[in-house]
Formats: sequence, C-alpha cells, structure tokens
Amino acid sequence: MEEPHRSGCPINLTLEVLGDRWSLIVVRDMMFGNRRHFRELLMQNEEGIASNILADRLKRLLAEGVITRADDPTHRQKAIYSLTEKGIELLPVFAMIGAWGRKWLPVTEALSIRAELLEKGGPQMWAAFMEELRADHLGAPKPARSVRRELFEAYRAVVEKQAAEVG
Amino acid sequence: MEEPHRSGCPINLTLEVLGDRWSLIVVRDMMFGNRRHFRELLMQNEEGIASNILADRLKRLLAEGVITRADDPTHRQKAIYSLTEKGIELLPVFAMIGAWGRKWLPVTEALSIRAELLEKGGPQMWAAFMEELRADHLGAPKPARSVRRELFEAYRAVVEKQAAEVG
DNA sequence: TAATCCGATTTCATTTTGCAACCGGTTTTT
DNA sequence: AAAAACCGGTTGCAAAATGAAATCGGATTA
Repeated sequence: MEEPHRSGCPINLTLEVLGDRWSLIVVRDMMFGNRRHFRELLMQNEEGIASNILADRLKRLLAEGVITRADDPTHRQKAIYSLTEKGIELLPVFAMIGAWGRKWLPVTEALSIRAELLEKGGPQMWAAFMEELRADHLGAPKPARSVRRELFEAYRAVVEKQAAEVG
Repeated sequence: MEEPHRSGCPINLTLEVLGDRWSLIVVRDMMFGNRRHFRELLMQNEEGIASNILADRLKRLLAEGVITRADDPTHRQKAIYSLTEKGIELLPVFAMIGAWGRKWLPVTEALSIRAELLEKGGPQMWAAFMEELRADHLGAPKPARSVRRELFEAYRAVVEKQAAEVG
C-alpha cells in the first residue's frame, strides 16, 4: 500500500503523470515527428535524451495509458509505439504550451514554426490533426488533410531558407 | 560557460522552466487560490509542499520572470509574491491541462469544479480572469466581473453539498 | 560470415527531492 | 514586560532520480 496521489486536483494529477523534463518530449516526438520506434525516438531526438531515460519514460507512459506498445510484424525485434486517445488529446495542451513558449522564451525560428501554425490554425486545425493521429495510431480512417505534412513542410521551408542565407 | 538550452523548441524550453512536479503547483496556488505570501503557499497547499522546495521554486520562478517579489508594507518581514504578465498568460495552459486531467485522471469533484467551469467558460472567461489577475497582481484597473469569486463559490458549493451528504 | 541494427539494461557519479528540525527577527497576545 | 505565535526562509541528511557511457543478446542485412 502506497499513497496513491498527492491530491485529486486535475493540475496536480497531470503533473504526477507528465510533470518532468522528458515525458512530454517523448510524446511530442511521437506526435509531431512521427517517431514510432525506440531508435527513432533516441537518435532523432533534438534534446539528446539518454537511452535509459527514454526506456523509463516509455514504460511510464505505457503504464499511464498514454501510449501503447506492439510488435512490429516486419521485424521480430522491433516495437511500435502508438499514441492512445488519451495521448492524442494532449494536442491542445501542446498547442497552448507551444504558444506560451514561443511568446516568452528564446525559441529558434525553425523549431517554433510548427507552434506558430498550430496557434494560428486554432481548434479547427487541432481537430484535423487529431483525426490524422487517430488514423496513424488507432487505425481510424485516413482524413484527406495532413496537418503533419503541413507542419513539416513549413519547418522544411524555414530550414532551407536559412541554409540559403548562410551558404 | 554552461550550455544554455537543450534546444530552441518552445515545448522543450517551457519544460526547462516549468517541467517538474512543483513549479506549476505554486503558480496554480497564486493564480486560483490567491496565495501571495510564503506561509500561505506553504500551509494551505493541498499537496503538502516542503518549505525548502517552495523556497527553491519561488527563487526559480523569480529568476525566470514568472513572478515578482516585493516587501509587504504592513509587515516588515512579509514578502508579497505577484504574477507577472508572463505568469498570468499561463492561464490558458492551466485551462487545457485542467481539462485533460479532468477527462483522463481520477480527479475529485471538489478540486475539479474550477477546471470544469474554466473549460466551459472558454477563451472569453479566460480573458476575464486574466484581466482580474492583472488588477490583483499588476495594479491594472479592477474589472467588474470576478472570475476568481465565481470559481471559488462553485468550489464552496460542492464542498457544502458533500458535507450535507455525509452529515 | 561479418557488420549492423534492435530495444533496452547496467554501472556509476552527480543532482534533485523530501522530510524534519531549526534560525534570527517581528508581531501579537497575555 | 514577557511569552507565544508568526515571518520567510536555511540546514542537514537520506533516498530517489537523472544522465552519460558502455554493454547486452538476439535479429536482420550486406
């Protein structure tokens, strides 16, 4: 028997699940970067997450029902991580955090263009993105619009513009 | 010389500032509970924050510009903590986190009624609350509507209803 | 057959957390 | 005037979390 929770406040309970420096980073990479395998999450992570931390966070997110884990049929050793509906519905939280960070913290242009689009797109764009995530992660029908592609293309455009400026 | 940031991503930078189990709890208590003094934040905190943790978080939030600290003219030893505009604009983040936590985590009715009202009130209610916070913390003119009172009265009603049920 | 890739685990040093006791000074109560 | 309560913290210490680097046994690819 251990104490279950510090309090029944929704803010507190959310912090108990996601209140650390890495959990939301992992979910972000799955959601916006479409990383589905351990190695992808490890090697392509912008902040340099360590493998033991990643393993621990995946385990926790799994236990909390934010993600699921399945065997990859194409590779006996590969695991595919997917967002649950609970995880997908973190999108509005990301949108708000992204908007706040973009306004108040020293973000870089390339890494904040997605947050800018998501803020300007509003709840309608969030809903479209969540539909897409349900298709990718939960097997729902694929919507025509791909918000993920829109976000990625905008990111790529910034990166290319900056490469041209330097080179 | 130390590495300044893990990356320029707005999500990451926000987590570097607020990504732990206590920082947002402190801001929440200032914002929704109107706690302005160290002892209030310490003694009335629902989750039982320790005094050294509270002191550390206040110091960090101060350094990050989320709150300010001033002497209390009525008591030579008292300090008054206030939210900055940067802190006040965390309200939409709280609204979204609260909505997510309320939907997916084992919240209690009393401690989640505020989140429910804030979710149903939408951006218009958030704006009204932020105006009130600017009055209380930044000396802006006092608006007629008091969202804080609305939230507190709803909370009190739930507590009283439950006391009646038990007694 | 050799190299690479797979999701982790292990080891160990450092940092953070949490609890409890305590501090010097101020204000209030008796 | 003396005692009690209150003020914003600090200190000491044990336990837990974090982070970097090396490593693991098995699976797949070249």
